[in-house]
Amino acid sequence: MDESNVTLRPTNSELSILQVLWRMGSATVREVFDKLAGKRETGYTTVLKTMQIMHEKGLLDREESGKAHIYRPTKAADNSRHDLVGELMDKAFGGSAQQLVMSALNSKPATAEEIAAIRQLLDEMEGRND
Amino acid sequence: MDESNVTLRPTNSELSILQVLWRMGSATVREVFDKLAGKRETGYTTVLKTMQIMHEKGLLDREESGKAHIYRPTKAADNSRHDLVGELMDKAFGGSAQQLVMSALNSKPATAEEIAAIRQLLDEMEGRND
DNA sequence: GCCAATCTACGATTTTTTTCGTAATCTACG
DNA sequence: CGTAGATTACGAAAAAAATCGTAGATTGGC
Repeated sequence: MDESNVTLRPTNSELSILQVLWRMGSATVREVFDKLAGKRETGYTTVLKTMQIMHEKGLLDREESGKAHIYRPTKAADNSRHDLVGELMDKAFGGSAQQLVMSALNSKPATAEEIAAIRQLLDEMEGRND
Repeated sequence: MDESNVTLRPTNSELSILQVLWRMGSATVREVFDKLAGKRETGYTTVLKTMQIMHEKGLLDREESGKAHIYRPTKAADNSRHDLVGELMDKAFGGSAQQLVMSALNSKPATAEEIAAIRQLLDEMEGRND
């Protein structure tokens, strides 16, 4: 089911790898593995294999210069996140941005600065009025 | 891995079933199947089996009164959604509620009313100041 | 140039999720 | 009652995701 997967949603372990790469920009398998070591508990070749698959899928670019290949996300973090949020919105919130946002804010209260930033975004949205 | 799964995250097909039950409150397999028929393309016994598993997992309660069992979600929609948002926040947004919220609002612009509701929530959060 | 250390490639296995066929059970109605 | 129609139970298979072992390649230092 779901043959035409445009977005090609990252699986969970792919997501944990992406998260590292989003932070670092680019990295070798070894580097990702080290960063991940604290969070997950998985073998080196597992991370390697997963990153190879992600490369095949088009989730990661890689540079085969030196001994160790250097990987980097194909899509900007923002784009992937955008897709993921959209998916969750559909799957769990019946497509309601409001519900999702309110649940998010309840899930982890934002700081005063964050609230200010969100307010500003809301202002802009109303300004655009689309 | 991940033996002690407190929350027992619903899988994707479980989520599609939950979504129906959240809307209807409670329903038989047949009813869920019918509602789902439009969205997904899956056999009756598949839905049945999945709902049985969800019951075993403790995601659904069931009432075995009449011929057809009546299922209902164990946890309120809000709670499940709360968990899912929290999970996405961790997995994809490095734990930042702000980032998630902003991405959500970009993903699908809210209406004026929705924006107002969100503003009000922000006000309350600042009022509480926690 | 050679070797130890490190890396990639590859295949295979395990685990999880999704799917469905078949048989047994139940119920309402005639 | 008896049975057609619908439901549940159960097992198993297919598909997807995650894991890892082993073999072969590469490289930097000696």
